[in-house]
Parts: sequence; structure tokens; C-alpha cells
Amino acid sequence: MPAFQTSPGMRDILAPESSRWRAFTSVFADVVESAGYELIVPPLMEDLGVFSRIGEATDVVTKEMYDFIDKGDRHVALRPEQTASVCRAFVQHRPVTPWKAWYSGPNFRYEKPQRGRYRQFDQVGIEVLGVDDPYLDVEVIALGWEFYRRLGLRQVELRLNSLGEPADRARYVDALRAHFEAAGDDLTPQSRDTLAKNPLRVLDSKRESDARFIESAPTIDQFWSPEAAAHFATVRAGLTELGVPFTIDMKLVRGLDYYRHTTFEFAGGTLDSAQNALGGGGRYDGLVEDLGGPATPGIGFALGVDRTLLACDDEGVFGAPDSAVAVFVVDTAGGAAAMSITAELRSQGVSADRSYENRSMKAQMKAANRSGAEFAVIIGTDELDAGTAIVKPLRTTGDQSTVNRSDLLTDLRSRLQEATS
RNA sequence: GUGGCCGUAGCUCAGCUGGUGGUAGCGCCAGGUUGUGAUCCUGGAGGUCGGGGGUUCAAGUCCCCUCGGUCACCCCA
Repeated sequence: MPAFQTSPGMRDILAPESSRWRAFTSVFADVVESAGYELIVPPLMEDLGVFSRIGEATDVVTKEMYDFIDKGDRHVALRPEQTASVCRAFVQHRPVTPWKAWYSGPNFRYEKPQRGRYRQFDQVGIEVLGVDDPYLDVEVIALGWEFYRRLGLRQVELRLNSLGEPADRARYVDALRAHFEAAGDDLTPQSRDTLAKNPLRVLDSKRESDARFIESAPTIDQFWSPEAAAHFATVRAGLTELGVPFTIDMKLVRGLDYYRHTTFEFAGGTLDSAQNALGGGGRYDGLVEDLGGPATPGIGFALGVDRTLLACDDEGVFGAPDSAVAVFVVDTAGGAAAMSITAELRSQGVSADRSYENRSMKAQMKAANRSGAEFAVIIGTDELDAGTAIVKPLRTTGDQSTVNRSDLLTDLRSRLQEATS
């Protein structure tokens, strides 16, 4: 066993998975940048207070924070998500609204790791600040949907709910509390704990004996103000108009306290596990204000990279892109020719690799084959003396041919064009 | 954080109720092919059986602790 390995819940992403990660981010950037979103790269670490605003009663804040005191006696934390950082950035820089930002990067939560849940986990996401329009809710949700479609995923389910205005939500919480308190000791102890902290989350309980109380609980729609109901109706109509399918889930409350109005979640259809939430988001019209800024509406979502890729695996879509070089140079005459030829090819935009340490031709040919290159360029002592090179196709059955060194680049270019067409 | 299962080569794993030498496949390296891969044949390298302690004449196998993974709960991405 190695003396050191990665800390629990943290891991190395190696090829070919790493190139898949890069492609994933690239597809996401294409989708959201085509809608006017601009990249923001917030710091990995912030003042703890930035994240406390997520909700004093949430697990993310109370037990999952990676926080510590730095050498300047500042109480800081690794970010558990990026929404709060984006809002803090908004307050700090005051960009013109609507401010449409997208991001990609790691977050940290101190949890017990399992498949699809890591202590360091990557998310991509978008946030829009300064716009209250329900059509923006539609845009944000539809962009998430479009991204899944672009990856090739077909079995993603969109769940939708509205938590109403803050006052609606507060009255609903009161009603829920009364409802669950009436159940008394028939409620599981865990749910009674949850009830004391955040009655909404009792709705998330998967324990059998709680089911009948959850079933009979009041639903949020009875508490929507006319404005909240109208906002939500426009969102639903807009999604329908765009052909984005969804299901209404009145029990979808989401774990973070700042949500109000529209909330949504993308669930993987094939992931038969507790980690089937691929992504989620919603409106958080009070968060900027909580961070010391002006009252500013906001909406956004975050999608988990790991879980989405697991869903891709299950559906057999979005595999690792081909990262093979175009040409592999085999040089049995010492290696200097391989040095010159690879340097020239690379500078001319043709990707090329080679062997080192003057290995046997057989070994170099094996390496050439393994590299996935379309062609091998072979230089032996005969070719070196004659000023020629052998070009051999590796992925088709065609014969090899000898060309002059001076014609090598143009020859390879035309062959590569033919091979890829 | 609580509980179940698991931990043998780089990877996937065999090893029955503890009993003489640690398996196999893939991968890697070399040779067969004195200048040619992918196929085939032969050979080779590679292991503190996760770590520590204990029981026993004897532990990969049993017990305890510990580390790591995994699944469920909790919660979420």
C-alpha cells in the first residue's frame, strides 16, 4: 500500500475520465454562453459568514462545513456551494443587472462519502441576479434541460414546485408544524428532531411509519398568495410552451433555507439510489439582502458533475472523447529524427507522440499502436541516410509507403484528411 | 454521525469447515520475427494477502482494534 493516498471522499480524476470532465464543462459552457451567461470564478474559500446565510438550520451549515481559523484569526470555510459566493460577489462588485453568471468547480462538504457523494465534489451552475420575471425562471430551467439533452441523457425527470412568497412559506411552515405536532409520538424520533428545526424537511422523510402523516399533510398550494400562484402558473405555461416536460411535486422543498417561489430538481431516471438528484435550484429572492446588499431577486441551479456522469454511464451516453494523437513517430536511428519530426508536426498543428530511450522497433511499434495514432512515421538508418520516411497506416489495412522528408508534412495532412472524412 | 457488507499483483478476481509451496485472466516487459504494431506461441517481472495486536503447533482464512471502500439511514450534487 502506498504511504499516502487521497483523503476520504476525495480522489484523483485520471484519463480517460478527466477528458470526459473537460468535455462536460465545455458542453455546459456552450449551452449557457449561447444564452448570455458569463463565467465567474469565485474563490474556494470565504468568510464563514457568507455560507452561514445558507441557513442556520441546514445540515450544510451545522455539520458539513469545512471551516477553520486562518493565521490572521479569520474564521473561514471552503465553499459548500457557489450560490452564496456569487451573491457575495454581486454585493461586492455591483454589476449591472440582469447579471447572468455561470460557474464550474469544486465544493466541499464534510459528509460520510459514498458513491455519487464526495467531500470534494464538482458542480456546474448558473445564477441570475436582479430579475423577478417568471419567464427568467423558465429560461433557467430550460437551459438545464437543454444541457442534459445535449449530453444525450433521456431519462431525466424534472420536478417542480413553488414555495410561494416568504409570508406564504411562513404560514405553510406553521401549518405543517401544527399538523406534525398533532401526530405526537407516532412520528419517528428523527422526524420529531427535524420538526423542531425545520418542519418543511419532515416532508423529505423516507421512513415508512412517517408516510401516512406526510400523505395527510397540508400542501403548499393552499398557502400561495395570488401573486405567487400567478408567477408559478406562468412558469408552468412557459415550460409547456417550450416542450420541457415536468411533474409538480408539492413535497419538493429542497435543503437550503433561502429558496422561495420556484424550486426544481432534476432526478436521474436510471440511478436507483439515494443519490438520484442530479441537480437542483430555485429562486432565492432574499439571499443578496441577507449578505448586506440591496433587495435583489435571484434564481439559479447547480448540477453535480459526478452524478450526471454516472447517469450518462447508465444510459450509455457521453463517453470519453477520443484523445489519441494523429501521428506516432518511430525512430530506431537514435531518436534525434523523432525529436525534429514531432517538433515540426506539432508546430504545424498535427498532434504527434514518440517513444524514448531508443527502444526496439517492436517496442516502439507497440507504443504506436497503443497511442491510437492514425499513422506511424518510421525512421531507420536507411531512411535517415536517404532522407526519407516510411508512413504506415495503423488503423486500416493499407500498405505503408516511403516519402521524402521534405514532403512528409503535406503527405500526412492529406492522408489524415482522407482518414477522418 | 449511526448500522450492514467488503479489502488477495497496476486492474478484475479464485483460495471450501485455519494445514507443506499464495491463483488465474487482463495489462506490462522480453523473445519467437537479424527493420514493423494490432493476432498467435513461449518466457519474465510484479504481492509486507489494507495496517496493528491476539488465539493456535499452524492464520489470507478465527477474534479485537484501526484505516479505507461500499450500501442503507440522515442529507444532498
